[in-house]
Amino acid sequence: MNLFTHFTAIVHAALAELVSAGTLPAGLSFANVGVEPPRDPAHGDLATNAAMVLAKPAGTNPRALAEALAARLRSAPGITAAEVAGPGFINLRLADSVWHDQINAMLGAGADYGRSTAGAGKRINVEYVSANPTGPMHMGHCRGAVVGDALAGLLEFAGWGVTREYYINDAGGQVDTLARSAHLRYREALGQAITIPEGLYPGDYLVPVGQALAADYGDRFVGADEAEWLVLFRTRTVAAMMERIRADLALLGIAQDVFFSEASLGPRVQQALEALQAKGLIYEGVLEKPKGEAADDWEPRPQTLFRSTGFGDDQDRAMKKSNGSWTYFAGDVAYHWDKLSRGFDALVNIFGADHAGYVKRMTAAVKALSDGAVPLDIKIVNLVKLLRAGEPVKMSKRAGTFVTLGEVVEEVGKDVVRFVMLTKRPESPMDFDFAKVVEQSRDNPVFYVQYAHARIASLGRRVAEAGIALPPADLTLLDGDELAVVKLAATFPRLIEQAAEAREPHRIAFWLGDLAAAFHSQWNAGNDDPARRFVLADRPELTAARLAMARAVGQVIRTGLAVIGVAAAEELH
RNA sequence: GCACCCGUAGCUCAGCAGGAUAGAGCGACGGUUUCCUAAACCGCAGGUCGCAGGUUCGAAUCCUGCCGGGUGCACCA
Repeated sequence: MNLFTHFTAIVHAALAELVSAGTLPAGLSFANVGVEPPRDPAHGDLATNAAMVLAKPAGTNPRALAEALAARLRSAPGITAAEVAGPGFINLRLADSVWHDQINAMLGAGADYGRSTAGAGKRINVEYVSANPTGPMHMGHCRGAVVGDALAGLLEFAGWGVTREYYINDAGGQVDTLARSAHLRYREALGQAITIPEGLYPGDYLVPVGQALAADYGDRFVGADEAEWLVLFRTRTVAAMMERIRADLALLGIAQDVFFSEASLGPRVQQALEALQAKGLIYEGVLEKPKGEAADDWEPRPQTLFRSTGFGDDQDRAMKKSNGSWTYFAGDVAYHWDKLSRGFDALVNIFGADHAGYVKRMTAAVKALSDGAVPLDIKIVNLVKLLRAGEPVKMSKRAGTFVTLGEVVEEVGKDVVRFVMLTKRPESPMDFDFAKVVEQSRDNPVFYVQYAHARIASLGRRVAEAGIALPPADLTLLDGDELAVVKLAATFPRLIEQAAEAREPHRIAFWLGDLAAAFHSQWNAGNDDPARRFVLADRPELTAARLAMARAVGQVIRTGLAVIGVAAAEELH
């Protein structure tokens, strides 16, 4: 139980007493009664909205109810003051001992401080990246990869059972194109001169694939009919691409649990269709002509359709093409049907902005298949614009000259990439400037947080070098400014639960910046007044207390970084 | 034409299941280094939260309608 749930329980108990005493009528719901830190710390340590929420249903006025509740709360353990303010807030001040206990909790729980059971062990599937296996990952995939992985880590920390998953689009025309492209490189490896026609993948990442195929099969497929080699080449090339993608993901510290092959769906596509059919959601029909452009060659054709409009979609969606073959969507429905069959309590997909139009039909499908029992939450991650000192980095996909994820990670480092990708709400477009993200200054949030942690780490070394023998920490020696940093750090468990609930890992990055700022501020107070420094050779008791505080804050920073998959630096260079 | 995302300080962005005077960085201006990392800190200035209604004790936040910017719109994956 964390600080906030603890005091929420105390408020609820006090309300129950008021009910017993007849001050409040029975049968009120306390569900919306919460405890949170007030925006302005001058108001106190915690505030509750109880009186404002309950006044109306209780048929009383907020101030009167607040006074009655505050009177009860004043005698609760850990509360030193309860004042009614504004429209009916009750501001609570907590005893210093509460914060001393928090320091001990941070140090005692270590990397588990803030870990929550909010997820209650429920199982959640987070699908992210799912880049087509037709080439190496580029920066467009990177943001989704980081956001998805950080979200998975966050949910895990919040008590969910998380499966990290990747959907491999290894069926359909594009992987045939890939196989043909590899066949060209195969011929090239055998000494033939090739030209790469429009429509095939020109990237030289297929060169080694062609060489491997040449080494394994010699020239037996050079002049052979496509039917003889297509499947083989496709399998080999997709495998090679996936190997590279996994290696790139590994550079980012990402290792997904399940790699689900579209080609392996097999009969499940038909089964998923039948599942929808059994619910009366499949029919043969003709879609309306699309209103946008690029529909010149449109003509009405009867198709097998899914009635997704019954679940919030704009139009019904084709499960089969007019020639009777499956659509990509049908495969995706089957894939999600498979996810449901694996017993997940919730699903999350991370989509790129170009798939935003796909959200409604997918949520509709999951709603239909699970009868609304399993929520599918689709997060849209917007584009990343690569810059170098303010100038856009030139990229041409056709020429195969895009910047790969591997190159970026190699240049600036895994931790920088991960943190920076979380310094903006995912649905907004982002600029990623190579020069700025490695800059060591205040406007680089990665550096700023790392710097705070490194400063804290330096304290231990400093004490050892000075040969100060530290007594056990007497935390009552800490002053109000020092406890203010602790108070902020103590909101970490609440942050975790709220960020997990909202599925928003970026909140952790922002919060860490705030915590780092609070710590830097405290640290620099020692510049104005040497007595406020952390390490004072002639005051071992005070040093011990301040060191305990700093270590506790350092632990929380480390844990917060770990949740989003970033390593904390012991020192900076 | 429809759908989704965005619109908050000069710039880049936060804003926590609606809550008390809307926050931070950069930039501008003014300070702080015989001192634990000044790679930092402090102060000051700057906002009709796109516009107009609605719900509410209370709206940047929820709803509706506009305006502006972006993206996507059969049987491609």
